[in-house]
Amino acid sequence: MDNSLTQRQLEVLDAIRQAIALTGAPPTRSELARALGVSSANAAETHLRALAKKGAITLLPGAARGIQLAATLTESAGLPVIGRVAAGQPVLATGHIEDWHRIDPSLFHPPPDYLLRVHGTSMQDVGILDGDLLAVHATKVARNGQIVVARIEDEVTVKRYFHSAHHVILKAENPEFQPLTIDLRTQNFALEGLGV
Amino acid sequence: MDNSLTQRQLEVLDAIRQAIALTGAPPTRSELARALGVSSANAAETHLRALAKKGAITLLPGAARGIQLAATLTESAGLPVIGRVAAGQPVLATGHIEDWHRIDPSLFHPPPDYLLRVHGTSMQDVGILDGDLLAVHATKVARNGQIVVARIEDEVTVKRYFHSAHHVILKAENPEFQPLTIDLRTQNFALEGLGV
DNA sequence: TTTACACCTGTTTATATAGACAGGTTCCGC
DNA sequence: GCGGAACCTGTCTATATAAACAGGTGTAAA
Repeated sequence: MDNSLTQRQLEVLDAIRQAIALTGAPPTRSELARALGVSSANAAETHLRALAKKGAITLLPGAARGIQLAATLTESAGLPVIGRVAAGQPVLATGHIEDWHRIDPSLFHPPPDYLLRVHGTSMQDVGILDGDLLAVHATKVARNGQIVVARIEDEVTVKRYFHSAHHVILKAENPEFQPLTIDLRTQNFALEGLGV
Repeated sequence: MDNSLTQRQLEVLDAIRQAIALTGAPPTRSELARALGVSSANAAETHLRALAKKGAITLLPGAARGIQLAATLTESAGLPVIGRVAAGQPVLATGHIEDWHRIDPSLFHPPPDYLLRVHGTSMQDVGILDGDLLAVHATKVARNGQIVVARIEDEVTVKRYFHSAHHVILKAENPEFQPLTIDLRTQNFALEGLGV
């Protein structure tokens, strides 16, 4: 299928984006027509069908304002901000969600799954200060030297990660903090994610 | 006014956010009721009125899906990405907009107005590489040492800014580039914005 | 007890809106 | 000149939806 859009169709797409940015919701046919400077809502309807046919948008039949921008343009839905994590609970339990931030995941690699509010100054030498938000990619594996979100017993911390056969060493990025050594045979340790 | 929300009202807010993240549009009363697990759309309506009264949302009367989250929760509308700027045209001319990215403006200070795609390696020593996006706060004033987006004659560049009585010096952050000296009396110079 | 409030189930009505049809203009390639 | 594509003006109708009304339950404070 030929996905190239005409000049006018690009203007239509832009008008839809502007409407979403302005009101928080996609426009109706008449709103869109007004934004485009035409007097008939049907002109907008025709444009929408053309755009849907080319895959630039998706139309939800029978729903008011049922216009969705194609995935590549809109996927930056938003990430939850996690505050303090209570002991013994999974990080992503809904109760911990403090807020939502719209971040473009493509700015990071690998893509983050949530934002963790960091408490304490143990990582300040790599620019992670008390109260900062750290973008975290949820994973159970990490390589030596990476910055990880780890759970020791019931506590969640952010540190630089090193492992050997039966031990894990977590180093802070602040000379005031001692490296932490965990014996995997006696202590409960789990990786929650990777700082990105 | 007392703006504290009840537990149930927080759930309602969250359901609205989820609906927006999922479909791109705020929910209707019935959709919201279904999401909340209640059978009457009027229950949703009552919640919306209560939330609107407390300032958490704004209701647009007579508009389908006319629910807007309060400014503090939603203002991250999105910023245009500016590509190459053609000679003699303002930076924000619509023709230059390559894309849109949803960035939370509160991550930067001062708040950025647009994202500029940087070409060339002249600022690589401060982490601005070829093809990177630079968040720009549109302004006409800058202090010595700040990173600015400047226009010399008809060309737009990113450099570190120093000025004296009649001259402006633009320094690159790469030893391979020479500082640029502009005589304000003979050359056309304008500040476009500040890198943030 | 009374009052207020948060929360719910229903029903009804006016209107906002999607979606379809008929027809017109301009431009471009054949 | 012909056909088609992109674009527009109108009008009509079924339905999705906002918005209001009547009434119920439980809880907490006065």
